Amino acid sequence: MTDKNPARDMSTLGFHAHDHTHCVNSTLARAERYCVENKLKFTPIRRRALEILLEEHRALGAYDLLAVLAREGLGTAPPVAYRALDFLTSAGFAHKIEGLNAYIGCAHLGADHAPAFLICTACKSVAEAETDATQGRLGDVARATGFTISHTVIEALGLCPKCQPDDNNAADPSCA
Amino acid sequence: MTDKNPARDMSTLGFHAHDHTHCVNSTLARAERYCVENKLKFTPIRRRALEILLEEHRALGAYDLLAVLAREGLGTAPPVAYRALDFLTSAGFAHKIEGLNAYIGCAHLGADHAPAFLICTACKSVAEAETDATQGRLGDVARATGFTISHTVIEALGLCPKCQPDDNNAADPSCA
DNA sequence: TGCTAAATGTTATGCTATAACATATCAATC
DNA sequence: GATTGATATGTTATAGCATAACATTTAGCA
Ligand SMILES: [Zn+2]
Ligand SMILES: [Zn+2]
Ligand SMILES: [Zn+2]
Ligand SMILES: [Zn+2]
Repeated sequence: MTDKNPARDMSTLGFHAHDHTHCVNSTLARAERYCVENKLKFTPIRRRALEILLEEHRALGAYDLLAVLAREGLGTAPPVAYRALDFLTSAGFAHKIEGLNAYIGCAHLGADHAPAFLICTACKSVAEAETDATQGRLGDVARATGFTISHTVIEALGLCPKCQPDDNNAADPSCA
Repeated sequence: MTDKNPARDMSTLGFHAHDHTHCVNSTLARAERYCVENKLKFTPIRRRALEILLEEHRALGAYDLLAVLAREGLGTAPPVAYRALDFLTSAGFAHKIEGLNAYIGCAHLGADHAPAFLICTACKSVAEAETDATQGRLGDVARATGFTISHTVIEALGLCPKCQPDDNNAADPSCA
C-alpha cells in the first residue's frame, strides 16, 4: 500500500515560469465560484487578502499582509489579518507554512487536500505539491502504530533550481 | 546513512508502553558519550534540559522548559531555555515540532536524521519516526523540480491508538 | 420591521523568540 | 601560573506572532 503510483498525485507546481496574471485571476475566479457554491462570504477584505497572498509565490507573514491591507484602508489591527487568514485557510484558499510562521495562497484551490511545500531559503519562493497523507512513510508509520491522521505538515527547506550554488543562474526571485 | 530498504529506516517509536526510566537514562548516557566523542560541552543546564524533555514523550514549549529550569535555580530568562534548546537541537538531541512551537527529546540520538512526528491532539503525546528525505513524495517532487532539500518538517496531527473515538480505552497520556 | 447571525472595529494582552551587552568559565599556549 | 581567546552564562530589553474580549456594523431572513 505504499506508493501505488508515485508520480500521479503530485501535481507539482513550482519554480518554473508561467502566466502569473492568469494564475492569480483564475484562482480568484475559482475562489469566488467556490464561495457561491458553498454559501461562503467572499468579502472585500477576504478577497483582497487572497489576492495579496497570490501575488507572489512566496509566504507572507500575517503582519506583512496586515501592512498591505492597512495601506489600503481595509483595517489596521492584527485580528483583521488573522480573521482573513482563518477564513482563507479554512476554505482551503491558503495554507500556513509552519516552518516560517507565514501564509501562502493555495495553488490547488477548493478541495480538501494535503499540501507539501518546497521552500527556497535563498529566494524565499515556495512551491506547493499535493500529497496523499495516507500514502508515503507517514501513512505507513501511522498504520503501523494505529494512529489516525487528520492533518499533515510537510515542508522541505532547501534551494530551488534557480538558487543552486553550482549553476549560476541569475537568481530571479520573482514569480519563480 | 541513506537507508535503502523502505520499511527499514522507520524505527517507529511511539505510543506503546516501554521501560521509560531506562529509555531516559540510556538516552542521556548516549548523549553524554556523543558529547565526549565530539568535544561538545554537556553542561548542567543542557543536560537537565534534555532530561526534562525526555521525561515525557510530549513536546514542551520553551517557556514550559524554562519554568522547570527556573524552579531549580538554573536560570530565569528566556535565553536560558532557547540556548539550551539550540544546543540540543543542533546536536540532534532534540527536535522542534513546528506545528506546536514546541520541543521534544529525540528518540534516535546523535545521527543527523530526518524525523517525522505523529502528534496526538487528544493526549498530546508525540511519536518520532525516522524518514529519509530523499525518498518518498517530497523527494520525488524535489527531484522533479530540481530542488535540493536541506531540512524537512514532517508532522502529522491526529489521534493516537489510545485516543481513538471508537475503541474506548482508558486514555492514558502517561508515557504513551 | 425587527430579529439573528456573521463580519468588522478596537483595545488589550499573551506567547514565542532574539538582540545586545556584561560577566564568568575553561582550556590552550606561553 | 599568567595571558588569551573561545565558549557559556547572566541580564535587560525588545521584536514578532497570535488571540481574548467586547463593541459595533452589516446582511439575511421571519
Ligand atoms: Zn503564478
Ligand atoms: Zn493547497
Ligand atoms: Zn520512554
Ligand atoms: Zn530524532
